[in-house]
Parts: sequence; C-alpha cells; structure tokens
Amino acid sequence: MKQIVASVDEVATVLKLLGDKTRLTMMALLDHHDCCVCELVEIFQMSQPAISQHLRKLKDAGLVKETRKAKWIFYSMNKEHELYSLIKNILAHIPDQQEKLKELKERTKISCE
Amino acid sequence: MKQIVASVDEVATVLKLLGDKTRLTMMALLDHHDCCVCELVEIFQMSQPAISQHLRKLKDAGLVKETRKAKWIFYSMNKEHELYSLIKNILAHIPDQQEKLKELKERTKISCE
DNA sequence: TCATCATATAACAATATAATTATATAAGCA
DNA sequence: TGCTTATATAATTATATTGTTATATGATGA
Repeated sequence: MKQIVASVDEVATVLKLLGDKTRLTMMALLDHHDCCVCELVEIFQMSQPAISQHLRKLKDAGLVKETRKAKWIFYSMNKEHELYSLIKNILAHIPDQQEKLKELKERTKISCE
Repeated sequence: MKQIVASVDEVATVLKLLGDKTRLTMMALLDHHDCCVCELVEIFQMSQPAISQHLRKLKDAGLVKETRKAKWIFYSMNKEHELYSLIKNILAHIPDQQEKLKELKERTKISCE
C-alpha cells in the first residue's frame, strides 16, 4: 500500500467526513459491497434524505461513486481516490460492519434485489 | 505497529478531532516535540484561548498530555493512547510540520526557552 | 505580598452540521 | 400518458463547533 502524502487541508477534509459515525460505517460497508440507498436507509434506520445527504458529502469529496441501475442508485467506494490508502488504514481500526448488511437481508425483503 | 480495533464511536471521535486543520497540524507537531502553549499561539497565529480550547479537546479525549514546567505548560503526544497507531497512520499522510517550529524559533524569541 | 506572565475558563457571536418535513426529479410500467 | 417507486434537493430547525473578548487561576520573582 503506497503511503501518499497529501496536504493538511485534504487530509483534514477526509477525516472530518469520516469523523461521523454514520458516514464512517457507510464507508466500511461500501468498502466491501456496493450499496443501494434503500439498503442504507434500512441499515441506519434514518430518513432517506438524511442518508442521501451523507452520500452527497462523500460523493462531493470524491470518496464514493454512484451508478444508476434501473430505479436504484448504487454507491460504491472510489478506490482510485488519492487518499484511499488512508481510508483503508482507518477502516482497519473498526470492527467489520458486513453483518449489518447480512442481518438486513435476513429481516427484510429489500426492493433493490 | 499493532492494528488495534476499536468501536466505531471511538474511531469517529478521534477522526472528528483530527478533522480540523489546526488540531491535525498540532498533533503532527506534538508527535515529534513537546510544545508549549505560547509556541502554538505563535505558530498558528491564533488567539491564546483558541489554542487552549483545541488543546483541551485533545486532552479530554486523551490524545495529548500536559506537563507544567515553571510558568509554562507543555503538551505532548500521548503515545499510550489506544488509537495511537491509527494516529501515526494518519500523520504519515501529511507533510512534515516541523519546519513551522524551526521557522518560529528563527523569527521570534519565545519566552518558554 | 503584590505585580506580572502564562494559561484556562466563561460568555458570547458567527457559522457549520445534521436531522426533519415537504417537494422535485427521473425511471419504470400499466 | 399518468401512476408508482426511488432518490435528490430545498427549506427549516436544533444543535455543535469555532473563534473572539473578558475574566479567573496559578506560578514566579521583586
């Protein structure tokens, strides 16, 4: 893993974005699987606009990408981001979040699949 | 370097603290040298209370320690913090900040030494 | 003990953030 | 085309953050 050196501003911006529990968890999820907005709404038990707004911040910073598939929009980690190595380092320090997605699929039929 | 896994809350708290340009730079400085409040005031060209308040947040989270030496209070990195390895990873992604201290010592006589 | 220096804390103002509700947009389908 | 579903955006509100000025505290030294 290359150790990219970026400006203090760039790093601080990424840290501020990840310094929110919801967004940090989202990034951990997206690092393993693309997620549809509707899945994230269910996982975080939060209003759809709240989820969209978090996603927009991540997208505006270039941390995630979006792809439309029919009615749904899937978000994915932008692994080409200059600071992706930093993000991986950070995510290595939190517990795996994939059970959240697994648990969701067990308890609810989600529309996007 | 051990890869400690902490809770999402704990990691998000640290990231939020480091997600501020001033505090991120402070941490980079403190990782190499203990700093007196008066030095930080000069380096950041910010009011003394503003500096004290940033330091307090870092101290409250256990990221830095303080030591009084005569009239001065020196702050230092708490290398025993559970998430110090994460902090080191983060700091490895920003440019070295030590010139700021060097430059300060060249331009001004600071009282603490 | 009193004055001074270094720092912390309190009070406040300006701004940023994050959530909600209401509404707009865009795709898919009868 | 018009209805439904999925998502985005706007408007608003509540709260958090960051900085400033004013003041308190605590150590030093005459």
